[in-house]
Amino acid sequence: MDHPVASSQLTESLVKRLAGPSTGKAGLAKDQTEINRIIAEASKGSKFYENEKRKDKDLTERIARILKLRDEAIEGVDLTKIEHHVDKLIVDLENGRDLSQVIVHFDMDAFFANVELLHNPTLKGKPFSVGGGVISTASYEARKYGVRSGMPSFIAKKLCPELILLRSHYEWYNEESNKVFTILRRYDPRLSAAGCDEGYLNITPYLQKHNLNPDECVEEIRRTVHAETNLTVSAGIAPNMNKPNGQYHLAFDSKTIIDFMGGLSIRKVPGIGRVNERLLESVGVKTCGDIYTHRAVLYLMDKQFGLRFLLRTYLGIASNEVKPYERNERKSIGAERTFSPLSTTKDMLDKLEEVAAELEGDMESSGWMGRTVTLKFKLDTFQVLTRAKSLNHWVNKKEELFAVGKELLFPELPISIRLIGLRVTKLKDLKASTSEGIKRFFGLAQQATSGSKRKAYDIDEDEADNASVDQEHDNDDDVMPGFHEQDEADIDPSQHDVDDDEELQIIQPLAHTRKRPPNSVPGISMSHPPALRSRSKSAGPSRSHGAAIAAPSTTISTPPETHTCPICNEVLTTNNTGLNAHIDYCLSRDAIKQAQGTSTKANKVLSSGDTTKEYAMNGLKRLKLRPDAPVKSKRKG
DNA sequence: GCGGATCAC
DNA sequence: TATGGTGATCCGC
Repeated sequence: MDHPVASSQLTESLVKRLAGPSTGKAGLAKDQTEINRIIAEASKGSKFYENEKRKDKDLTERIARILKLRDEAIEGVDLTKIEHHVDKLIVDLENGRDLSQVIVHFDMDAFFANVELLHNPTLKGKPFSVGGGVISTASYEARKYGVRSGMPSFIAKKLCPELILLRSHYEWYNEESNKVFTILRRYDPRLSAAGCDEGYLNITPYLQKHNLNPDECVEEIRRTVHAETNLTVSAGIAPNMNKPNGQYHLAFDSKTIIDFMGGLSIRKVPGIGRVNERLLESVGVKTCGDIYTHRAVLYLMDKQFGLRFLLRTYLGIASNEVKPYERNERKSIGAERTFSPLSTTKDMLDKLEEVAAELEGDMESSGWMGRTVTLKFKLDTFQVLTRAKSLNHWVNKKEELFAVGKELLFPELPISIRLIGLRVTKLKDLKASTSEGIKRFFGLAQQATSGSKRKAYDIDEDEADNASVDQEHDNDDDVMPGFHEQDEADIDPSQHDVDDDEELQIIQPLAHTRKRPPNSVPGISMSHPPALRSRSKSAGPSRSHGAAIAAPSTTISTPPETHTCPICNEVLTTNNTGLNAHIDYCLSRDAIKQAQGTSTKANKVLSSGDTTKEYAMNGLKRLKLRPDAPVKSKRKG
């Protein structure tokens, strides 16, 4: 059935991709279907759109391969037995849950837009957006029309003719961002920034010192930020969300967290983007609760879907580690630029040289050199390609970067491109091993010496990731394809004041942490917290993530050993052995009930651990599965 | 090590 | 009137 696709027959996923849900909520000035229609109309026929269609088709084929693989995998297999085994894994993970740390995720509301408001109050109440050709942030009024971050301005204008398009003022955002982070550091000097308007705080020590509970503290933080900057911030404590004005609290217990997670769309989990959402959906997993339901299949397809990551997501367990970004974590540094399609060698070289000059400036000012240079270019068809070369020495000079770039570009020639960029990896830190390194060395030595620094972690497992979500607004996010910026939350003016938005999230605390977390926190993007890249670099508001928390155990150290049975949810005060005994009992009881026809979720026992790996960065394993069907379409020009 | 992909912000 | 930029990770070669 490979009939020409009627132009009107856009797949659901594609439409979603182009517009983003935000299902018709009351209060929207425009109906979502109307919004989708306008966007589809404006996109149709463009190269960008055609490229999206191509990708969508590839994904559909990939899904077909996955389903085939699944069918082969489950054939003749006793899924019940597998479920038992997985349940055992779940118990192990549950035992590792750490509810001792109170971690808060904060996110500035419509950051760029609100900073613009500070500079121009007359914009209040009007639909406006910040950004150039592509919108970084839209005011709440603009969002009512379907305007979203990541959306090209010309489409936004169609959705909202009165839209006021503002240019970005990064200096202003940087300044405000610094103010906010400075305030937040009073509550956790080691906070972890995730961009210029978002981050995580471990307020456990602060709470103890000031004898506050999480809600009081978060309220104080939000109040202080607003008082000192006139900007509003949303925060999530554990599974917290803010309803009317801020805080809603989710109890710090396993059952509550699991129940909460259960209703969340997996798309809300960091690391699960549009592609993984579709892949998981193809095997029946739409919500975090579905992970449990389909655990046997997910187990069999661990290679495609990282079972362990998903189980932790189901349980609502994530990393508990909150620490500042460290210089030595940097892996690459690069620069790229988009322009109207160019095809003459001279034009392209001019752009390449510009990019090389910019990169040299950045490398020099930040003190890095690297041994591998990667050229990136995007064809006028929007297809992105890269070509790399490793050298015997470290480079950071424009001339050399340019030379290597040329060398990589020439063989590709004749091409027509709309973007060109250079990235350097295999870095050498020019500022390391000097005073800074010495300091760090002594710092670590001191820590090690003071041994008891706080036992903090339990066993040492591996990994650390997190999952989080937003709740309440079902889907509001998603914008245009490639850009995802994120609207922090959907606004539903009919419900609350636009001022404090909603948002909420969770983060799952987890017990063991590893020394070096693969990347626990979503993305510690830019270097230091706030720092926006000076120029027209990027940034934009966020996606919701979670932060959250942990049990407020009064005693900071090791909380009494209480565990919640993953089967019956009963809270037990016992050690692992006792817990396992209880679970065995529980499982057998469950089996009986099941035999009697009682529907139950959990099943039985398990045996040992598993060797699932996880996606270091975001969690999900690559759901690849490519028998190899290279982009059939034109292979690079 | 390289190139393609996915993801976050 | 034509859809961003920076950085990271993972997979399969």
